[in-house]
Amino acid sequence: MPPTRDFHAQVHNHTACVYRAMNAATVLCNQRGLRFTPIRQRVLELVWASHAPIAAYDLLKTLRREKDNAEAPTVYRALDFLLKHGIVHKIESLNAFVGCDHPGDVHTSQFLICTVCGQVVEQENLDVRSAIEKQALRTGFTITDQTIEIMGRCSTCK
Amino acid sequence: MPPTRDFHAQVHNHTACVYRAMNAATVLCNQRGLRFTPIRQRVLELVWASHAPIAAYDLLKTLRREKDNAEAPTVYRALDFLLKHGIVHKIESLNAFVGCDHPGDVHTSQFLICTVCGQVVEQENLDVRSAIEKQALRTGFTITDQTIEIMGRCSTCK
DNA sequence: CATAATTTTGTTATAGTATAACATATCTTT
DNA sequence: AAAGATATGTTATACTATAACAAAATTATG
Repeated sequence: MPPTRDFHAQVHNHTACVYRAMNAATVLCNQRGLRFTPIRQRVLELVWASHAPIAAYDLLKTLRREKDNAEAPTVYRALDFLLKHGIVHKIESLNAFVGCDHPGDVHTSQFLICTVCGQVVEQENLDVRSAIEKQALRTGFTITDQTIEIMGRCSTCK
Repeated sequence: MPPTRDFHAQVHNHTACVYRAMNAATVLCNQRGLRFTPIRQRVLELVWASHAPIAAYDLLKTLRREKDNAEAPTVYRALDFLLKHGIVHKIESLNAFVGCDHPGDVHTSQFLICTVCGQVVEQENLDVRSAIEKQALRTGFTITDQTIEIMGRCSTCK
């Protein structure tokens, strides 16, 4: 199964999504000698609870049910780790986090965010990318990072 | 002087930028029958203190020097008004606000943000726009809003 | 022009997002 | 086994944003 480039049906075999994501993260951490600790694993699983972005304090709320001494830094540190290695992404316009289903790849992603069902899809369109790069070049601007978040309605929710 | 599509020199006649922005906002509010109250005017001036985005509480800090009963809602309400009518923009990845120098126009802007000098330039590139629209269409997605923020270094700071 | 309706501002409180700082524990290397 | 590095625990606090209700100012209406 390739990376998700389209919205999921409301009902789908989500266990497979989580499994695939956890696996990809495990492989990536092994390859890079990173410590994929229980907390980091658990936070990633919680991020993958759905295809909708989740806020840090919502993660914390859930985490606390199974780990009573969990505090904000617990979850933010895990998120920082996952973000740093491209295992999750932050949706800036929502202050929320979503799993990446192809960590390790080069990333200049665009996020399509359905404001009805909340689902997010991560896409990597080369035309978008090159149009932005061309425009930056024209301005003499060197890109280091991009935030591209497109809000709207997915085909199901239209 | 057309809308700014390029970074400003560190030193430039910024008074002219502010003047132009205040003027454009005044015209727009008159045309639309909006109440461009003293608070809203002042907040807009403060946003235009530079071409770098400014945080709401930094605006508040300044506002308080001249208006001792200013509180968070004072500045957020003014910002909400200015945002709603496209007179300022929010940079989501910075939680900060920047003036728009061509309010009233259609907006599908991209922001180039220099992480060294802090300046932001708002651009409207049609290739970027159409590439995104095409990709959305392909996914059956209807766009309502966009956040496109490109971080990097401007030609001066490179 | 008086008063009703609407909009804006004042004010207090609180919700939501994120990090600093330092102590302790765990893991890795030597 | 000790030293060094990394991760987690813990407390406190900074930063971002909005809810809710009262008062004032503006605009619309009879």
